[in-house]
Amino acid sequence: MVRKTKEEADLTRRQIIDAARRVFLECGVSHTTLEKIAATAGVTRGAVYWHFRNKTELFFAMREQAILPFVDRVVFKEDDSDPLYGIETALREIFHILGDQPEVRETFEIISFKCEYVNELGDMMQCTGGQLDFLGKLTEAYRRAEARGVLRPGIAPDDLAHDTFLFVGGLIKHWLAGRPDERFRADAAALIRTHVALRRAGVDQAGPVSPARSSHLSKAA
Amino acid sequence: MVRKTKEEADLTRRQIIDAARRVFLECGVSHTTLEKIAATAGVTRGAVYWHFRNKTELFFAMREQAILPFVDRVVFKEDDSDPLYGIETALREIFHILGDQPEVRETFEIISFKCEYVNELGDMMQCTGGQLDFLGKLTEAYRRAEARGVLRPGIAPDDLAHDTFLFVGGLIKHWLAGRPDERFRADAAALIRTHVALRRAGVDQAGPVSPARSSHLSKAA
DNA sequence: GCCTTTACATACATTCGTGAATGTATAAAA
DNA sequence: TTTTATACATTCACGAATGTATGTAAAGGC
Repeated sequence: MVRKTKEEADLTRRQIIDAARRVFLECGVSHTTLEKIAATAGVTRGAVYWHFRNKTELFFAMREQAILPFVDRVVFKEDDSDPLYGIETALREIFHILGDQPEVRETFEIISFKCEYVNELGDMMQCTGGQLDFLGKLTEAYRRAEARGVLRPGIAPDDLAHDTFLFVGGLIKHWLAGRPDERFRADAAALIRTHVALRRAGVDQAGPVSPARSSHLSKAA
Repeated sequence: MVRKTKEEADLTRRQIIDAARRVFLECGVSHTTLEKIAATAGVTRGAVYWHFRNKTELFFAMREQAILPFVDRVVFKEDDSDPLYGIETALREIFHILGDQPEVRETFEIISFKCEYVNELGDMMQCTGGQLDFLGKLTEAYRRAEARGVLRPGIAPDDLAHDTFLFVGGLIKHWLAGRPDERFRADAAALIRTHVALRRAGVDQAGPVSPARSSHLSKAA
């Protein structure tokens, strides 16, 4: 068929990735055939093989696209007087991204539920570099919170970071799944607030989480 | 071939399930063929089709076996003077089971990482009945803890239960994956202790979690 | 002792998916 | 302007997996 310009070829490539995402989501990665992807994208398998060596490479290309928004948008402010609020903000941003960008959400759904981690993908079972990075950022943020004295005493920042890391992973998963009882989807922000409030010194309320936060020493029944 | 007795037939059935678990774990459910399972079990595909209608039914049979130990062994004592300790005990029991029984561990690994949730399995993405049950039990336990006054005030038991539910789910997943930095595997008990300690009233230590637990009102730097 | 059912094995038909080979028309380089 | 590399489409050869149909020998009831 007609030879395309570079721009058109690049568009075709993106369309193939988009099609792959849709078919992966519907059929699961294993049961997805390149023929289905090609048909969905409005091309033939030949085109797919032109742009990607095989299904795995296509999968990684799709994954790559979805990870980018997070490195940009999920940040822990280092100069904040209340690092705990910074943590809360960062966590909420994760779900803003998932809510705003359907492609990202769908890709995460695929990664979480529509993919089997064997052979080349076996390594992905373990935490990826990005996840370990996130864990490290959390740990640093909790250390800053401890130094600021806003942290509940007696528990190591490192342990808190791990606890939060597990919390976030679980929340993403259940947020994506969309149930049970919809709480995880509907009340993600509230669950995050509760989670962070548990770490605050002198807390007696899940209370306000705005920068104007509760005093450290209030203590009530 | 020779007709077997009922006992021998039942043994064959179990061997097929065992074989399925091994092959599922290695190849992923989708890429597992009934031929591989049959060969691993030392029978032919005919035998597999005799005992199970198809791969899905075999998968559910395997899954069923692995869930049983939890309903037996993960219990929240209702008459405990410290329901928080009961919660901690229950959570730890989960990982005892996973550590003790390789078949259970392997099955959970399959469910978590080697399976795509599409079509008939699509419903499994959501929380299963057992999981919702677990969430309910957690909520009740936290309510009892609140009534006993051992719970940190200001946070709803329901929210605590959800937070713990996410924590456990995440910990299971990372415990199974075996990394990052092995902390999740090696220090599961410590992470559970920390998690529960965060909920304790008047806490200043992650401190002792034995039945001789810290007093409610101690407060130190 | 016969008959039926059980517990498999074997064989077959069909479909599906892959990768590669080949064709082809044009954009871009020379 | 000619050439060449690009961006695909089309076709083919092959294996692999599935479900079913059929074979068979012994268990177990009568």
